Amino acid sequence: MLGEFEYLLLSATAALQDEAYGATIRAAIEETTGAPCSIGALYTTLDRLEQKGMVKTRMGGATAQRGGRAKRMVRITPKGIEAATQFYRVMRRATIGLAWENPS
Amino acid sequence: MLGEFEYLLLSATAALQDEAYGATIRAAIEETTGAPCSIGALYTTLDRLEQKGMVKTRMGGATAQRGGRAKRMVRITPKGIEAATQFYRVMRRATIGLAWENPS
DNA sequence: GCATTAGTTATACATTGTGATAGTTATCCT
DNA sequence: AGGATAACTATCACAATGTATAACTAATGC
Repeated sequence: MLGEFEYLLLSATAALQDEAYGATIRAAIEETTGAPCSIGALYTTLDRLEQKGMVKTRMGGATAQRGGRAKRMVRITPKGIEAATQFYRVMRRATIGLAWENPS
Repeated sequence: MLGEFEYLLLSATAALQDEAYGATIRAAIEETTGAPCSIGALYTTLDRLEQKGMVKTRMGGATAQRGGRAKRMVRITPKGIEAATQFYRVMRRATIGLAWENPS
């Protein structure tokens, strides 16, 4: 099954659509968790997800701005969507009826 | 942070209240995930959660029935509730606005 | 050319997930 | 009584995931 950080990465990627790459994904994760996310952790997990066929990445062109190194753009695959859906469904189901089901 | 299996264990424990011990927790997890859950995995995870102070366990008396070995009863602690709440809140938040937010 | 900036890659280690196997304590049956 | 069976708990080894540090690359700006 998916891990929890893998899920965060997948969902951030899906939310960012065409703007998903290292830095933006990292920012998105930090915003939803409220905790710092190390960039190294992110890329290793990205590699693993790609190996499992849950995301596809391609190098974009270098942009004409200071530090404009080529970005590695990320896109979620159908398989990734499937896995994320399944993961969320299970978490949701596990929580039905519990005290923390409806957080403030 | 919590792992995903740890979360399943915590939520099953909370749901089962006074009837939470190895076998019942296992059955509950298998029901919500739809997948088999090995009993060894369960006890190791239980030990780790106890070390972290998220559950408390105590041995119950042996019951007078076939195979009536003493059960290790499990109860979630306030710290465990706190961690589970936090975990679910983050997962929920990560999912807002995505395609799989409202599964059928 | 050298400092600076935005970005990626490599690597090592810690934590969690998971199955196989063994051990304990009871009843059932002959 | 004593072996078969049943309902549990415990241990261990290994795989998969999580996470931080540090190094590398390619652009701009002075």
